[in-house]
Amino acid sequence: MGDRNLTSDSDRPVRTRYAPSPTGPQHIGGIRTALFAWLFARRHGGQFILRIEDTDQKRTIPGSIEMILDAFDWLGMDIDEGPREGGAYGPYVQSERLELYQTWAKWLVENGYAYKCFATAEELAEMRKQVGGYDRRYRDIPTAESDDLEARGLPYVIRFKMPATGVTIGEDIIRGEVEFANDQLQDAVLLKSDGFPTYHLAHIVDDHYMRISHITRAVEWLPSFPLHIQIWNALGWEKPQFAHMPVFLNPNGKGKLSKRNAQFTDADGKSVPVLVHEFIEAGYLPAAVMNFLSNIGWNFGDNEEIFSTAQAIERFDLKDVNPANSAYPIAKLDWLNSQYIQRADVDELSQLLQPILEAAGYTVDEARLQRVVPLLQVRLKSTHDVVPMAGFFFADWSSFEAPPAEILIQRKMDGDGTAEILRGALLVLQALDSFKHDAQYAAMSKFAKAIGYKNGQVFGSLRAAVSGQKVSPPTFETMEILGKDESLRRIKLALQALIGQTD
RNA sequence: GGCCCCUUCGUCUAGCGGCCUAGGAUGCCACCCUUUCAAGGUGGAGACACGGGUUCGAGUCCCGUAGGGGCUACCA
Repeated sequence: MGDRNLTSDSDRPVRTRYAPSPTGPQHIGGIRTALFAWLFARRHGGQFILRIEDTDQKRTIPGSIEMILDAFDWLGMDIDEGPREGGAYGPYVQSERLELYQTWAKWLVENGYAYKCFATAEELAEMRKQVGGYDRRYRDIPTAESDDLEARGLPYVIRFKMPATGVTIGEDIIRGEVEFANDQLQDAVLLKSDGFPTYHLAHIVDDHYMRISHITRAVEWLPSFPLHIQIWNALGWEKPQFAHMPVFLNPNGKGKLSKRNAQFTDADGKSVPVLVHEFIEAGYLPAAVMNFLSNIGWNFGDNEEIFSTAQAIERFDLKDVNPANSAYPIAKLDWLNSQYIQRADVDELSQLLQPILEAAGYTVDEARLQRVVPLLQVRLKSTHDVVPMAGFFFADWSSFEAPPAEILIQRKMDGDGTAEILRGALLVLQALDSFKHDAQYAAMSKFAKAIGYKNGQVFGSLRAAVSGQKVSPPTFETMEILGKDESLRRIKLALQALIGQTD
């Protein structure tokens, strides 16, 4: 029986799916589960399907499908069949398939695998209190009685007749055989009194009709795995293979990561992104997020931490997924993101940064941005860091004001010394034929040595004078981009401000 | 409570009985480099939850305990 675990030798074409409920913004946990299904489909040249499970009308939130699609688009996970893409096995929204579920629910009743249950909500609540669950009181009533109750217009649900004895063994790709005692399970509701199916019925009907070869879903579905197996058996359909995915826990390892975590901050006071739009807003690159997500619960191997989605596709396999849940290692994403920014193409990064600068109120000269970006690449953790680091390049230069003395004057320096440096720098830089940063560096190093200051002291005052900031891209590169006239003008401004304050 | 799953450095992980004196990454610390901030380089501290077995040999297999997670809805 060793071949029961094989995931790639099945003769069925690989078709995986992500089947979220449209209940609002996309949670990163669901996306990770989807990612593994997607990687597996791509690895095997199969199809990845998006199906919307909107059988709970109360929880459905309008606009959710757009949010789901936006998340997939942003991450670059292409969908082969779905509500937007269409496909041969649609519709891909469950509320549009009600008749199908009703047909099969009826079939199960007629064939003795399910029955109508007329218990009221009050009765159910009482039973839960008394015996801990539904007592199967309608399971074996005569058909005539059931028909009579229905004829009298009493609302009912259809429940599955779970075998009362024996065990059900499920084969999970990630953890092998899992055995359940049948008497532990209740007669689950298959069709609700409003005519909508529950997940238990709907997903099986759909996965069958949509030819899904591998069902991937979060571990919280494992307890109902035996129920699903029994339903598949009752229906007599060929079962797909199953993989129950580990989930993310809170960064501290306590409790499952939930949407609510978005409201909280980690130990460093940084808010923890949990919803896909929060990753976008926080300035993470989609490639970094994909790398991050695929490196939890699975790994590329070769001690390689940084790899592309294409590389992951070449190696991914469901059976290599780690069965253990994991704390959400969000700190690693900051590092990965900075690595991706460092390696990014200047044009691409410029296009990403431009709207951020513009949103911050700057007018961006694209040519200038192209020159600034290389200076930024090793300095940005998030694309949003561009604003405090380099916004000054795109501000209105004519209204530039010299920074206050406390920024101009470096450690272990005083106003007079700083003024001396700025005066000297003015003369030295003015005399330069080339305003290239290396020429500036050479001249200013020589000057610093001549007047007996350290490079840091001299360059620091200049940095403050021309950028207005304590922290900035390298000073001489900055001046080169600002140009000689503007740089000298700013140094004069700083000098005036300093003298005005220190005299 | 019952049932199911999980358990290697703080965290993400490698390890599929001897290659492990347990490897990598991140985070942290130190040093180097250095015009700020970073980046980069070098080094350091840091783990097989516990107890029994099985075996010549166990991080790797089995059982138990503990801890963690989940399910126990006419939600998914």
